[in-house]
Amino acid sequence: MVKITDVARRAGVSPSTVSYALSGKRPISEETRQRVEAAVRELGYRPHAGARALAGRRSNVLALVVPLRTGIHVPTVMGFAVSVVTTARRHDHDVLLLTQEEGEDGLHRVADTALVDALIVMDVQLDDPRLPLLRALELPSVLIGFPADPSGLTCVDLDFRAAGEACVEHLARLGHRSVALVGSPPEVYVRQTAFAHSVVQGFTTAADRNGMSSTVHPCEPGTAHETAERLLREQPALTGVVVHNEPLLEPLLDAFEHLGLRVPTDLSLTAICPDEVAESARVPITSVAVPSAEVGARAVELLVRKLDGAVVAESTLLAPWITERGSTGRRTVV
Amino acid sequence: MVKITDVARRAGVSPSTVSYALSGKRPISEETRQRVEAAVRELGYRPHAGARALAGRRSNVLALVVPLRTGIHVPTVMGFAVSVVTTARRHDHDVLLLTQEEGEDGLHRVADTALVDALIVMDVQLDDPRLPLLRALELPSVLIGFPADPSGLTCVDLDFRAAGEACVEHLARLGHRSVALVGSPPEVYVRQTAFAHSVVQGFTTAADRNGMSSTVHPCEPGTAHETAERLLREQPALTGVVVHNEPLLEPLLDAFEHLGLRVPTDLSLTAICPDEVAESARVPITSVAVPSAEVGARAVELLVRKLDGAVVAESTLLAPWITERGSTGRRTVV
DNA sequence: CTGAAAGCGCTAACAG
DNA sequence: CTGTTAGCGCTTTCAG
Repeated sequence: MVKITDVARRAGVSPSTVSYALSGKRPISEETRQRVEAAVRELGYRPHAGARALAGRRSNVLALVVPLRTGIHVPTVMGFAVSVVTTARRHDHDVLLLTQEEGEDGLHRVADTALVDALIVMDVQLDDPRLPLLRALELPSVLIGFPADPSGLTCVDLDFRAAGEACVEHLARLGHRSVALVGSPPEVYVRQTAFAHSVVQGFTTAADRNGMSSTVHPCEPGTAHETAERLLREQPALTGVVVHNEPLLEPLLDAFEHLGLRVPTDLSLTAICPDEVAESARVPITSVAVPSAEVGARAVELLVRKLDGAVVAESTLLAPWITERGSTGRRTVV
Repeated sequence: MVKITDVARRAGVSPSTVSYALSGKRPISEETRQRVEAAVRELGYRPHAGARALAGRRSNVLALVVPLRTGIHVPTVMGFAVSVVTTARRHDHDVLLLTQEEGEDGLHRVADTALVDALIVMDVQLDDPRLPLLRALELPSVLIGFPADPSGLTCVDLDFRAAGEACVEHLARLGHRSVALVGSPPEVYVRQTAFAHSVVQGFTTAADRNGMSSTVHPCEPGTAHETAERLLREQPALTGVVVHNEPLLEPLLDAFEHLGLRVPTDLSLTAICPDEVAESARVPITSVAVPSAEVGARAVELLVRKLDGAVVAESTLLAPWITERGSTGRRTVV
């Protein structure tokens, strides 16, 4: 293994000069830097991560806690994770993967052992049991999603409330008067997942504001047909549907058409989902994007700034962006 | 921060005794161990990861390289990753997440900096550019999937060749004489992904052996309808289909029924996919399971044994297991 | 069975 | 602008 003293000897300088030349933490003459860099290159020097963490009190590793629960859309989680890793690398950090399952102990462990410098926590619940710990820990952290009380924390997410509203407003502008929300599976609401609640709130608020009749339906996967039937039975005047449930999107489209309703002629469909999902549906879906890549990047950037000692906003809500595709149209009065 | 000297003082022993009491690397009197353990508990001591890595020349971290390419089934990758993390934790290791994108440089970096002790590499191609590096590196590694030449490496995976055969044999036993394979998207074959090739081989071999007529069709996502039509056009006697393409499974089922073919009455459908996918389809699918959880666990266990200095098998092929569900039946001679 | 002491490789005062 | 030096917290000889 080539170490810093090897580089120092080769460049004809002291180890600290090598260290400083590489970190840039103090001015180095152009000529010396050249020599150091050449030595580094020639020897293929890479600082030992453990030694660096010990002496520098920084591991340059972030922990990412991913959810394992049912009812969450796996590709979205994965897209998020990839964006976190990619962005972290751009800031010279690596990412340690933790599962939700490890719970608070896991957070404690990686924090106390100084394995990581900071934490990113996904799938936050309104009353998340990890919040006290996150507030108490000396490590900076960023949450993806908003708990009921975000004070003293740093949270980032799509503004799901506004996303729910945006879908309804879009339908309202098209003349629809009766709308339904097909939501995440019931367990997601039961465990108080923050974003699911926000969507319902936004949806309901906007519907009320526009004097529309509205209903909300948490839905299990695989229940597209029953759901479609139930919606039409309970709400015969229904012409607008907002889907916040990725796996159900296509099946629902099929189910409605099976029941004789054409999209968008008879029924307008909007979704809150990743763009790829909306684009690749049989009928491209007008949707508010769930921008996992951007959320992931933001989370890392906030964390890096906190590590640099900066004070960052407690909450970062990304404004929803609706893209019109083929699934929504003017209400045709029959 | 509480350190080993604090624990030592509290327990009235030397630091080295604390270290040994915790690692079990040399005999400690029952009484001393008790005192050390009590002190550890009372002070909430956790060894500093960096210091431990530096002195012990082991970081207790494994790197997991996940694929980002198109054409791979994201939930499968995620299931695999989760299983790796879970198993690694059971062996007192953590997992660092790397993306394929980082390529060989990434592997070099985490290896040279001693950030990780070992590597797990997914999505191996027949002629994977990372193989020379993996063979040369002093770090142990395990590949998920088999390259063309696995010598000098440790590889684990479902025996996809046997899986392809198992599907065909199952159809053969049911009297089918004309079968088709709906495979992964073309790009997966183009970049020589090992498992995709193995399935084709097994499929073809078994079909030939049984004197069946057979065709192979790499398929893009979203092309279920065209694919179904093409299959029937090119192979009018077709009664058995093997699907090795998760996202296309349900749509294909729909497409065939749209074309007037009932499953399994007119057409038998088998798949190679995770059990959850096969179970949750509208018609539960007879399938060979892609056991990502087991593959992940095996990979970690092999790696841990290699880290312990054991010599392990170069290849671990998990035998396919076919589960009969509702999608296959006897060929009905018309 | 236990302790003392020498590092592991790097960073960051401190001193010039 | 650069070098010397004292640790960072732990593991592991070497001694007893």
